[in-house]
Amino acid sequence: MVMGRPRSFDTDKALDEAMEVFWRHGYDGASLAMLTKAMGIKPPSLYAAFGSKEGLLKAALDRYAQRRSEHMRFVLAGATAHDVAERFLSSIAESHTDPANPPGCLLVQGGLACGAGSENIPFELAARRAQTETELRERFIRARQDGDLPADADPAALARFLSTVASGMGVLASSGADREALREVARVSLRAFAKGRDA
Amino acid sequence: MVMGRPRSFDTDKALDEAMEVFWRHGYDGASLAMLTKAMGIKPPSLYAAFGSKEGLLKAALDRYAQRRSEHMRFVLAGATAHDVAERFLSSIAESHTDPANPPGCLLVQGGLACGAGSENIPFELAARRAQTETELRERFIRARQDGDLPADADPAALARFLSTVASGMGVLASSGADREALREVARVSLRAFAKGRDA
DNA sequence: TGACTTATCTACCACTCGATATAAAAGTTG
DNA sequence: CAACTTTTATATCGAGTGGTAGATAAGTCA
Repeated sequence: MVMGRPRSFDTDKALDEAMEVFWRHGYDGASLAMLTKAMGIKPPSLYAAFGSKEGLLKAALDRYAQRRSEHMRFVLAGATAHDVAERFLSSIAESHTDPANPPGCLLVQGGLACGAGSENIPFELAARRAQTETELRERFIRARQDGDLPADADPAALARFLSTVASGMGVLASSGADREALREVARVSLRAFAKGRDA
Repeated sequence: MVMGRPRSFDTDKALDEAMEVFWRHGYDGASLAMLTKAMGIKPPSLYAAFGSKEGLLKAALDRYAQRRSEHMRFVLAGATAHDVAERFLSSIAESHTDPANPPGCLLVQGGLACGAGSENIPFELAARRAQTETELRERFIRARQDGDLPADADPAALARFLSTVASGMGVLASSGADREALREVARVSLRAFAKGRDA
């Protein structure tokens, strides 16, 4: 056991609350007052545990990535490239309209543009979005090796397309679109992966 | 002629500068200090001319819409649905990576999520994004009437798809993607509009 | 028990936020 | 010219910002 007074709040629960605030209001729009109230702690506890507002965001992003990693494992386990794309877009349609969370994607809502003193937040979010694209690209490279995608297919372009549609669906969901609307976008997007085409 | 001391700055030029600040930093991230410095005026002049920070944003959005309306006129004049989609996505790829402006789309960068006191900004931006989708939908309805789209095509779904890809391209561009990357996304997206398919 | 370590709370820091009161400046009109 | 109207700059408002100092509370260890 470690010495000293034990922490009186659950770090993960607090992070979930912080995540929701960042998700709903963005980094700049999330004030310390909002965050501490949602987390049920006072500023000194927040700073002792996470170092800074930016540190809190990064911890929340880590937790967000952890949550989504199981979804991605399922997505990447699809048998074919078309299967992977279908699983990916369906998963996005569901998660971005999950009533348990704010609408949209934390990696988009969190802050595409920030004010002075938060200039690196958009980079941080972009880097995390890029990771999903990388996972898809590598899966599609493998699909081409397997002969599942034709030799002249462009795995990078396909991955970027899916990642872009996912971001767009985040924007769409954040403006109030319902789940069926996102599913419809997913359905149309999938045509770019139709069997027998040059992808 | 009107009485009183004449305005010493050009309203449209000032709006262009304000637009750039909102574009780069978002509504919450754009402080009055940034805005007044970029516009070359002092706060009282800003408030006399635009009423409030929100009023300034709306004026900048009006100007943004005006700029893009000519592009949309060209887009909607495409001969076929496929033509319209191609023109639309190409236009987006160019404009979202135009070095004369901040990367991405003002209607996305401006603020998907805002803090307390700015809750209506995301709605305002969403309403303006929706207008483009409406224009595309109406064009595709006409295309179906003309027999250009098959009878079982879904103009609303196609328009929403394009609008979603455009938002996604805005996110992509804002994270530093170059013009060729956006063109590639446009190219893949167009497969959903391939001739002879159910769209 | 009492020394030690860590967390928590109250209160507050310097600063920035959006917005404005006031008065001087710059023009038109008689 | 003087009367009038509008815009300008200076200086500042109260509220809220992210962040912290100092004291106290709550646990472990000897």
